[in-house]
Amino acid sequence: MEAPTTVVSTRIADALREQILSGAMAPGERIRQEELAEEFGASRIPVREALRILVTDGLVTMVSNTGAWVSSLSQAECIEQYLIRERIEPLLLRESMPHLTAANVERLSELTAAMESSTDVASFMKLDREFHLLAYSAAPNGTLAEIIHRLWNTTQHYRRAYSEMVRGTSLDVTHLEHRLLFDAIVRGDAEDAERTLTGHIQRTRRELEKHPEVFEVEGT
Amino acid sequence: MEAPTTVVSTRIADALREQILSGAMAPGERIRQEELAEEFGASRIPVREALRILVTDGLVTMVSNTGAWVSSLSQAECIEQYLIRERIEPLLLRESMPHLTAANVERLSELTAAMESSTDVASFMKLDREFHLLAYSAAPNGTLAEIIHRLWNTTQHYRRAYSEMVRGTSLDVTHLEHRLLFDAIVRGDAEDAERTLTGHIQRTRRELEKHPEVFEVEGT
DNA sequence: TACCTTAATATTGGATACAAGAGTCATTTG
DNA sequence: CAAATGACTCTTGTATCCAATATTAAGGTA
Repeated sequence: MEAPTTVVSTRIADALREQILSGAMAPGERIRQEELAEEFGASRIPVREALRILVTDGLVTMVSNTGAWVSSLSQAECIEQYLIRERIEPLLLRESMPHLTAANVERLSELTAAMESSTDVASFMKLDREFHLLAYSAAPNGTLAEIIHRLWNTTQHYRRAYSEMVRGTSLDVTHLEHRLLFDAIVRGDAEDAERTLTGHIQRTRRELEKHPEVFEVEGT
Repeated sequence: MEAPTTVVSTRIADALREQILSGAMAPGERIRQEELAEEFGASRIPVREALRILVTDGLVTMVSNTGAWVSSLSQAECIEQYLIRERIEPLLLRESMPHLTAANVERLSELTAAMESSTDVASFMKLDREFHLLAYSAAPNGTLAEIIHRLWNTTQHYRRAYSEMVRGTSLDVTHLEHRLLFDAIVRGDAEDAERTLTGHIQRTRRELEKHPEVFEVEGT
């Protein structure tokens, strides 16, 4: 689906990004350049460039002369990022709504249904992510979209950890919020959509605040 | 004053950042790796790393197999960034205020005075930037601070272009807003500070909206 | 034993050299 | 004359090699 970039560093960055987002690489994990180089059959140069790309994405942290790690967040940092999202994500949604196509809305509808019947954490997360990002995708706001994508990326691991922790618990409230959000989008009611989304992010943040265990284990 | 990093790529990035922020390099300007390498007496490797660092800062745009340019914004993009700032900068200020030291406040006071008596654009911009960023600097919010610093950086050139365009025009309103902001900070009135800052950014945005000329000339 | 010093090792940073892709411009062809 | 083709040039991308820094382990000293 994606253009098979001829540029090795980009390919490595894409692969690594996927590994981090999927959970195959955990926050705090050390990344050794030579290991990666060997894994991808390349030299360390494109690996280093790939790492820099992922720094831009907020997924990797580099320290001079020391090394690179998969970025990790403390509970406070993660909460902080949710607070930021509360303030700006509704703005992006508002800007996106008028430009959503019928096909977009149809897909959003499918996604809400699919989320409700999804059973495992991995697929729920995939659907949830697609639902939200698709809802924002029609916005002409490039910078805002980038910032929000970054925030989704950096917090992804902790969303997953939380989801796995409360697995089995009912997601009724979440599903309801998604329904309400979807309805507001269909009606083109920006006010309501903004308010609902703010509440949705807020509630999720409060859930995370109740579960410091999610953030244990890892260093910086 | 700064630790004289032994890492060349960082030094190059710092120097380039300074050049871009000071206006010595204009948005849209092409950056050739070899030129820079020669200029800094280094090879292209650290230059490339420096460019990636500046991509993270939002100051440089790179395209595979094509090259790098000093990032430039259209009027719409710049306005967009101001809208983002309106939503999140007050948040950072609120988080910072309780942690500001007496020395910080003293410095803020000096800066408001200095701004009022500054004559040239360059020094006003320096003071204005220090005033704002210092006011936010005590916040424990790393991510938010980073985002806002990026936004200040990417919009800096256009602030300067605007300032130079309206040079001679009275800055009374701006100075008043700074005074009001400073007062709110001294009183520890977060509500008022947030409101005042929001208004300040908003008003600046509207000024930019009135002056599309500021954004002419450059491509992408 | 605890702590500091010092040497060995592992890992990152950078220079040189080469390969590959994109862009340019003259030439050819309809 | 316009458009397409091709070679040439410029610039970026990568591999290999070497240098510098950080980390670890070992040994010695209080």
